[in-house]
Amino acid sequence: MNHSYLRRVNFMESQIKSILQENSELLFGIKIDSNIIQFQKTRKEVEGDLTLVIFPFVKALRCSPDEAGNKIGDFLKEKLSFIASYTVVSGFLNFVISNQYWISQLDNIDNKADFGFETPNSKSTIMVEYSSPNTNKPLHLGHLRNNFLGYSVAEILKANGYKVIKSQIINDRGIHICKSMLAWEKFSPLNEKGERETPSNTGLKGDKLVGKYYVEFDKQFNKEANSIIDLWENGEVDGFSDKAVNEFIRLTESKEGKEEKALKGIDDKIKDLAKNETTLLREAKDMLIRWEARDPQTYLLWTTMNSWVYEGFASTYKSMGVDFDKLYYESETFILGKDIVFEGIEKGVFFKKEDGSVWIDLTADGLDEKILLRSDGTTVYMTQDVGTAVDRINDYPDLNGMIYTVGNEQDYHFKVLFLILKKLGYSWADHCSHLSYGMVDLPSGKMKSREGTVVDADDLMDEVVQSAKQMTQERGYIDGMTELDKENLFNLIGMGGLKYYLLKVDPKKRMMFDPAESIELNGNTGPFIQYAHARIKSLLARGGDTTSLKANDLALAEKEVIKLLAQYPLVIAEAGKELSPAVVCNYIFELVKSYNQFYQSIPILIEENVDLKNMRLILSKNVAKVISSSMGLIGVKVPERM
RNA sequence: GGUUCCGUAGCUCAGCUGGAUAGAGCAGCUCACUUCUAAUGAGCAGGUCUUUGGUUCGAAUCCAAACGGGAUCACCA
Repeated sequence: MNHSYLRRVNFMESQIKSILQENSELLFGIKIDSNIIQFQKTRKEVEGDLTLVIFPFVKALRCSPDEAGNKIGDFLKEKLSFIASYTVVSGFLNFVISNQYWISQLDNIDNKADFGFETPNSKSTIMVEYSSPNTNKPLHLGHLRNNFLGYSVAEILKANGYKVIKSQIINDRGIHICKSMLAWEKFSPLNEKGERETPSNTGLKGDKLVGKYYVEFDKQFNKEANSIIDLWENGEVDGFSDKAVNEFIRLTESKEGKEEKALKGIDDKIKDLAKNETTLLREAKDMLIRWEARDPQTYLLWTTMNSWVYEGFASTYKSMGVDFDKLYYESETFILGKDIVFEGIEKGVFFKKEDGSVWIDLTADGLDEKILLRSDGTTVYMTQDVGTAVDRINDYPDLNGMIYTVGNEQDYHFKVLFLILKKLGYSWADHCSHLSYGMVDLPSGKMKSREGTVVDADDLMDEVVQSAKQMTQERGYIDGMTELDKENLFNLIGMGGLKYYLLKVDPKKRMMFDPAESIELNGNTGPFIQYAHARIKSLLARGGDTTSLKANDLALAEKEVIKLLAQYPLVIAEAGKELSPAVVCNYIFELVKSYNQFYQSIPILIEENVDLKNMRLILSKNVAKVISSSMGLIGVKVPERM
């Protein structure tokens, strides 16, 4: 167990460090460099609470590790009251910290309601962007990781004292939206009243309905492209652009003698060629141009279909338990992006090609040329992101950081975005960062929306809550609860399990999502932790005094729990620095395991010594407090009973 | 191919400012509920930390190369 937060400097370490430095000439005859003072957690098998590594001193002191250890140990024991004793074992100086010190730590923790948190809003303002969905597809498993991660990072930063603005940029425009709109117009069946499908006449959730037509577009699109390829292969090339046909002929000829893998690449290029020649794509592009020109009919269709999607998303966000302080819509920021591009051309940051498209040359920075405006004048993703960023700074001039929670497949995009912002002369570009997270894999392989192997967010959430319901009814202590309380409990357990499952892995790593394991309730899971909390609450409800801390003796298991509790502020700091809820998850798990060992081996209510009993109750109470607080940081609530 | 991320137990993951015998959970095998919630705890078994070199008193951790995997390199978002 060597988590970095356990090695972050705490009170004891900083005391020892400064005393050693102050007295280094006296002790060692020379001035010592502070970085040779290295601490680590004491190994389980060795007695002690804190270990100083002696090896670095040996070189400077020119004596044996044991000699050096004893010399330093004697000196520190004399100077510092919290050191009860020490041992030197093969180059490691292990300090035993007095029980009195640990009990006073527990007392400190007990006296702070918001233990571990910095003063709210005592630091600068940071915007955390997350979720940021497309309005043409329902949310899926990948979005769950994104939302839970973004929400949690925002909470962690708040706990670190930052003022946080949770935001999302809604990708409500672009060619992809036109695809859904077009498909709905062309392919939706009419009901007996002559209406096309709507959420109200089909009972479908709005985002699901729109998503259905996005898929339908893709299906028809591919069909048309394939039939064009068939035509080309039969030499029927009338009505197609010469450029495409010539390229097709060239590609077809180049297939001669190629390997299977190369052949597939060529076929893909041919497919792209054919797709560009489809009437469907042409119609979609026309629609985008009409949309940018604010054509009333197109706009009405767009607002109607978007409102369906927002209604659907709102219900999904509610289930997820996430929220936002400020929404941005690309349909509103892309114009600003366009203006900035024009300004950039004048500044010489961007340049125009003969066909009218606008680019930036980043080859000098080791990147590529990147497009910012298409030759038809419409904007691309990058243009919109530039506009959105500037818009945010206009809204919040004191913003001292923008965190973009977006998957790691966009690492390159954000590298380019931040560089462009910098080249445009925005000094705040240095405070932008990409919270990049890995893809979520399924045991069956990668999720692909076109192949229908996506795990839908709503379905998954329903499933985990159902599973929690079943388990809780089987083994829970829910007699006498109202139906509403029961529903809340099932929801809390199911969602807690899901959130914890997705957040316990280091965000930047690709992770495996095993549906069976995600509803598992034993081991390193959310419900395991929630259970510990419920058990403590039940214990406390049975009475006992939790106000007077008089004990002066500690068992090993008790001391271990206090040690972990004392680490909580460092954990919050570490998680904030790393933007990693996983740091919090790992900590909670350690804490709960440690508490369970204590709970299982030491009697509490049955204890006859009142001082001991009270101390154990206070210890338990504060474990529950930290569980509740830390689970809150990952967006998980904890129950009183379960 | 260029860039970039990753490779730790059968599986999923911790550990990485270099430090003692590399840790959990799951799965497998043993135990412990007339005691405070057993959704628990105790234990057994399971490892050439991908490989090779380098730096160092000391490397899972730092450096280099190789091998294996992912992402990305669009007038898509």
